[in-house]
Amino acid sequence: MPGTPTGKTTESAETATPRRRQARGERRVSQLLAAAAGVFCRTGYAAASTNAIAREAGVSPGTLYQFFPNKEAIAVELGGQLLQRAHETHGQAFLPENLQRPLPELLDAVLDPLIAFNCENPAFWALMHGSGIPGAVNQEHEELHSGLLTRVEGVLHSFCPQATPAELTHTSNMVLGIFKSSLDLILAHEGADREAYTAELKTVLLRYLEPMVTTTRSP
Amino acid sequence: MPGTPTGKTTESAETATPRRRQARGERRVSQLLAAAAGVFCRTGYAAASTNAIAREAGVSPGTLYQFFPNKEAIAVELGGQLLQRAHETHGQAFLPENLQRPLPELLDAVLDPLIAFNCENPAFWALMHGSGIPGAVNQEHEELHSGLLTRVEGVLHSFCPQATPAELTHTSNMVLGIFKSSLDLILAHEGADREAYTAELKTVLLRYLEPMVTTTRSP
Amino acid sequence: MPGTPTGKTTESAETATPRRRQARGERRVSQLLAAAAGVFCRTGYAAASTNAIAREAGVSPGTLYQFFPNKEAIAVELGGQLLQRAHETHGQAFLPENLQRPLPELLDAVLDPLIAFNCENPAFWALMHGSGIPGAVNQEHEELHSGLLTRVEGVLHSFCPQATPAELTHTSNMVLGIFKSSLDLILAHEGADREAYTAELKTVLLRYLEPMVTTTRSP
Amino acid sequence: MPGTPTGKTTESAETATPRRRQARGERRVSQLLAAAAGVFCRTGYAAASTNAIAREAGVSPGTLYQFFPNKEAIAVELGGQLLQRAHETHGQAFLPENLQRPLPELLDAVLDPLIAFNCENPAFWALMHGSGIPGAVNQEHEELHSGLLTRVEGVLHSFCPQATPAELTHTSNMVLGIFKSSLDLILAHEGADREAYTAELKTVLLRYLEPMVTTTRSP
DNA sequence: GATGAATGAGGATTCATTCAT
DNA sequence: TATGAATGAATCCTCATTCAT
Repeated sequence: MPGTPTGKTTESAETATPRRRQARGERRVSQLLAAAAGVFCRTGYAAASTNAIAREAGVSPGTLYQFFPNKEAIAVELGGQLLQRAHETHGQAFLPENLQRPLPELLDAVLDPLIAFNCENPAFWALMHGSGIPGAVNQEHEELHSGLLTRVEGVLHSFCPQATPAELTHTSNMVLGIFKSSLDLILAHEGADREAYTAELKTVLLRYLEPMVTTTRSP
Repeated sequence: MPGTPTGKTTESAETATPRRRQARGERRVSQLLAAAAGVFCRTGYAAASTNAIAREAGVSPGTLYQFFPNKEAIAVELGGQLLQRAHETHGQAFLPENLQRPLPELLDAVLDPLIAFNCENPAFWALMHGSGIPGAVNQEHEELHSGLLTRVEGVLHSFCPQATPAELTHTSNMVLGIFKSSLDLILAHEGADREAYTAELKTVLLRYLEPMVTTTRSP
Repeated sequence: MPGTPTGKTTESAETATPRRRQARGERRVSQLLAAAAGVFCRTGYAAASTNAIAREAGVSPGTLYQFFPNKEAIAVELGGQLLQRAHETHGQAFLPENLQRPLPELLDAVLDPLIAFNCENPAFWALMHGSGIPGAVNQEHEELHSGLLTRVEGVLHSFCPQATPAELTHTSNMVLGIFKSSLDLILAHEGADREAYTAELKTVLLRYLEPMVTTTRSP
Repeated sequence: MPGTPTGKTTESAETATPRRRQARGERRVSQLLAAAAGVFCRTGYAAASTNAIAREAGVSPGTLYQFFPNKEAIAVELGGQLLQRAHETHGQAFLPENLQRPLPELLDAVLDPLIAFNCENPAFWALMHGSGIPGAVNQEHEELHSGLLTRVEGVLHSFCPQATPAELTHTSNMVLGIFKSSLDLILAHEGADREAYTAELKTVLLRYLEPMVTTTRSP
């Protein structure tokens, strides 16, 4: 096949430069998302200004809008990336073998990576808090929340197969709420205090869930 | 009562007008706080504009600033008044006789009025959420929070006299966090769901606190 | 009536200041409208910026928005005021006695004040041109246009009672179109040229309308 | 034709690529102009963004600026091409034999193709409206306008050889203005209404011009 | 006290245009 | 040539706060 190499050469001439441009674009997107993460952490989503994000990223406002149509799109994309990174990094927490373990171990297996991830990616947390308006959650927050909720419901269902859907929803919401408020405390402290709040979180969940679970899973 | 008219007459020339002014001032403050409560509920603290509050109160922005130096002061005052009203309405929940009762009853005695109060005064709730900025709690939120925290610590201390201050703080923060996130769910639902979440909250707290408590208060 | 003066005094204490404030507000509105008229004339409605209007009025952007909710409202108000001023100044052009006169005199009686008004208030003209987008006329332009159209239809109807509504509409639209395009020429020139275009306009309309009219009004 | 291949071969080594480049360039220009026509029609000239034109053409903004120095140049070129196409398609309307015909026939001969052209090429119309700024016509509008004006003056001159240049200019401007405003109405309607406005336009022009003309041309 | 006009920096977003690749 | 990222001033509009009356 003598023609193939030539074709390859031709293509390279046309795609080498675009590829580098694309790379630059992706770098910018990462830059902007990182900047957004920082700003969201410091000020929360609602108070974060696109100009501030652009400034933090070292670019002009116009550049930001070349990659994101508006402020919410930044949050959505950032939330999505963080979620995906969470899955990749700590997705094994929800693997079936974990679900077979006794509750205390499962809590460790699930919560420790989740907490670690949030400590390393505090922007994730900032996004989950949303606008502060009680009723009106914005879209990305809603997506994040319902995504987590679904996962929790899944785990709970495997633990309490006899629970009604309504019960599952109630319990999942409670668990998620407890987790979120504890995470507030965990992220707001360091060192021993952080450890202590982590332990308390596990205690709360263990004592809350154990009665629902043990009867169901005596091997 | 012969003194009363005289006293009134005597002071009227010099203080009647000031007194009326003061009365009018207090009415204005109440007006403004009520308006602020409404606006905070509808839009959250961060998105509430002072102009909107003034408009809702039927006064001009300048008048608002005659009674409050800035937006946060409104929130602080409103939070304080709501807290005080909570004390007056449901303060007996923390009376000594309640503290002697077994934990389940105490949870009922404490939580039911608290929940009822929040259902009736959703502004209280809006204020507790603060600006949505995770770390940077603003003053009014902080005051409200630490006020509640102190009370919870007090109750816990009477239950677990042997707990260290650090343990008390940790547990109180957890309890408060659990309460707040549950209240989110409670306020976001109605009817049976609201009841269910209320029950869940009590369950969580009961199971969390019982092991710390019962051993201590056997007599 | 001894009480009346007192009452008057009391009232004056409360309303003298507000009255002056209100006067200031109205002055600002006039100022802003005048500024808007200038800017609209120079740049057209679409390209006129609210900041430019505020600057021309010597106030800050915020002040502008204290009196007008948005850019279009300025145009609507300005258009309305100009229209009203036109009615007051030259409204007698449409009086019945005018409608009885022969067509050439009627054209003079109607067009001369109309043209004079537009020469003195070129902003009126700028507003009528709208956004430049063929189909999408904006509201105020539409209102102005249909207002004028109705008047023209009225006059035409008194001249050609036998014309069908469709004919009236067509003719009125033509007349209005001819008037508008001629006014462009009139306003774009001065002195003798302006006179010439005014004469041409009358010629065009006279020759266009005469055949429709004379047969109907011989007595 | 033996020479043709030879010529082609000879020049191919040195000029084939440039020629192809040029051809590609012209294709690009056409692409861009077509896109501009579409955008101008939909949004008007002022509101048309160069980015939108580039996007519609399927190229990048940079490419657009490789062929046109700025937005106005696009309009100028588009107007020119449309004008030329108008000439090519309907240029025979201005041929000498038409000019000899009586006015009614001449109006038909001139206006019908002109109207048809504008119905088929609404971009032409969008361009003629310019920016909406009364006085400040921009270059392209001015060029289009003066081009048309010259033609109208030519025709009028052949009809009224005795008219002074000033008279010619005045009348031509009036005719053009009437034509433009009528075209607005024609393009804004369809079916019977469109026909009606077309007829009205001819009526207006006929009655306006006839008195100037008939005396001059009795063969 | 009360008013409401006034401020002006800052919010999100757009867009004609340029530049490095 | 072609790309698309980059710019930055300009857009409309908001809002906490102040000031003259």
